[in-house]
Amino acid sequence: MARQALHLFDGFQHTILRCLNSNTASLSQVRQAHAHILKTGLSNEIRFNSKLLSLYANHQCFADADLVLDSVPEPNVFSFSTLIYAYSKFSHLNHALRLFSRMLSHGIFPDSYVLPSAIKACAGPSAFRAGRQVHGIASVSGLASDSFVQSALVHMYIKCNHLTDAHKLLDTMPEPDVVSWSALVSGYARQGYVSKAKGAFHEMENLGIEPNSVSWNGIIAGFNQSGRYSEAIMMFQEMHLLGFKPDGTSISSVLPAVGDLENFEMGIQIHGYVIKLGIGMDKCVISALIDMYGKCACTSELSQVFDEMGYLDLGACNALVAGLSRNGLADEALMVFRQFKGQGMDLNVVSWTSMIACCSQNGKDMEALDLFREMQIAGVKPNSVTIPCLLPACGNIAALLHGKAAHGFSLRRGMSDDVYVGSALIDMYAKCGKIQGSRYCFDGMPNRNLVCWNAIMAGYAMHGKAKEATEIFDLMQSSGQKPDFISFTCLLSAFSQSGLTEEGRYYFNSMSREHGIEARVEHYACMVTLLGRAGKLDEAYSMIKKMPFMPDACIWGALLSSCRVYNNMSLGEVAAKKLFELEPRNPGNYILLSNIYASKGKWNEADKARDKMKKMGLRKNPGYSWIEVKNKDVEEQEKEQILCGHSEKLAVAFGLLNTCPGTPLRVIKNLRICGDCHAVIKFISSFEGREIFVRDTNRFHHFKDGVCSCGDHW
DNA sequence: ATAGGGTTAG
Repeated sequence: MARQALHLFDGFQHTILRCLNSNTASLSQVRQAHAHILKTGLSNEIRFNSKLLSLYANHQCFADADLVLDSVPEPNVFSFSTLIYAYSKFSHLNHALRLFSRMLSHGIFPDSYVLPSAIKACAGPSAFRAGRQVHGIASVSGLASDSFVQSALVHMYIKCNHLTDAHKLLDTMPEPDVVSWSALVSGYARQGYVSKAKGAFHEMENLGIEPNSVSWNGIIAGFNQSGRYSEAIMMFQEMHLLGFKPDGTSISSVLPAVGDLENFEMGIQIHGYVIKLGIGMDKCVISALIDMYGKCACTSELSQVFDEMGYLDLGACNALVAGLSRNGLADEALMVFRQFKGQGMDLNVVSWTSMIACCSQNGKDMEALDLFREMQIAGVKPNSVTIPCLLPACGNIAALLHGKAAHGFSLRRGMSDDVYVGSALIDMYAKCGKIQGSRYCFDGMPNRNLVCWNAIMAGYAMHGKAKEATEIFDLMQSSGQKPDFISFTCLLSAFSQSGLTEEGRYYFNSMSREHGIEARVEHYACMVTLLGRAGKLDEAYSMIKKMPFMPDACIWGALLSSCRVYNNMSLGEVAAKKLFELEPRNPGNYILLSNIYASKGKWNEADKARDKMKKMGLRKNPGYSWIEVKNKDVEEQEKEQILCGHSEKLAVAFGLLNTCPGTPLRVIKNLRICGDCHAVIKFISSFEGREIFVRDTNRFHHFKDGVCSCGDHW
């Protein structure tokens, strides 16, 4: 009996040792082994403890690992190094550093094994001071010339964006290696210093070091980073020509460039190559393929790649959602997202963010707000990409409270200095009618890029504040930021809102003369609106005729709207004729023309235009506006019939009457303000000196004392 | 036991 027990015990011990020596031990096996070691008194032996440490660390059970370390009577550098390595491997950088300093305070000297791990823990801009300190410790310990330590230091300087220091260090290295040089190449490349990356690449070659695939991939990534997609593809081809076999990384580095250039032919070729190379199961390659097909608008290939995958990978799922969303398939994207969630997938911040972006870009604003809440309930923390994806949804439906909540969130989480967050906040406040809020955000930004400047100008344009928009434009240039074509679109539309014809003309001409920016169709559309609103309809028309390209529906639409404001029948007919060809299914065009006729008392022609619309099946019961009908020489009863079907927007307008009279501001989402609404709201604003803001898609009407800022006469 | 590269959200 005793012999049997002993035999069993021996067997058990054997298992324990085997478990300790394998790296695949499950967590419960490790815990059993741990219990056994404690029971048998082996826990004082450093080799068992170290093994336990590394097993717990590899399972990321750091609390257990810490306990083991605490129980070691005389920990050596090996005990610490195991845990420090694991902490930096799993990105618990602060813990790794804390442990390193604890080791030093135990009087344990670092060796060339623990230093690289400690240095790796400093590989991030925020830990650069600590990195310098560890570098100092390495020098004091006489280990600064160790090749592993030097490689780690090079890597640390690169990750801290101190590329020059890294380069200097590499130049002094007695045994430079391909790994460190490749790291420098891709370090330069990721920062967009493509020529420096190429320089380092050649320097490496001159040192007699053969570049490997990592070096090549670094260069490709660099071109992508700086938006130089064709060059990225050229490097890929050159690599191929020189006999380097591209690996999964090369493929996933080059595919985004192929997608951004929408080069479908090349995408197909690379897909074939992937299959030939036998790397079609690499999850990054699959994600990159899905993304590429999505960018090339090949939705069937996209789903095919996903379906053939045979297993669920989060990156691929996210790429699928993004691909569907990019191609306007918002409902499908939502469906697969819900499916993934139902299947218990561990959706990450990218998954949620891309779904929110999909909703806010496809008119599902309420859904976007719901998803934001849902993601937080699911325990996923929104980041500085999530906020700029969410904010447009708040702006679209003028959900100021939600927008403010997101603003507060970004302040608390320290992401308000991000240029994307800032630009999105500026846009959100402007769309919610709070242009002062936009300006407040703008003024508080520590760094601004072109998008920020354009966002605040677009805000002022939306609010018809041309003076402020011009001030920003001047400020922008004196701060050294060059305007682009969007800056001019914002500026010109601000002038057209304010009727500043001369200023508009001046800036339109200065665009190509002083800034080297050729006028695009949207600039001409702004000019046509500008001239049209000012009543200079013939000039607007001659501008259209002088345009260096075919005028599109926006141009003719701008002219027709102006013709309606001034009831210019002959030009209105010209514009309408073009529009009926360009966009036959836009009911607004028929109504505008019909109203021009009605204003001239030509009720026959007016009815004809409306019949044409009805025949297209566009509106069942289009009524006339009260502005026209009130002057028609018919019985009151018939007037009522003519007006029938034109009540929806009026109801909204009259709804304003039911709001509390003290309320100074109302914002109605995306209401196309027709003449009747305009007249009614103007009338309401004359009571009690009320101020009313209404957003008409992308411009505001500011009503006060019976006058509207837009100057239209209704 | 120590060192490098890729995909997906603005």
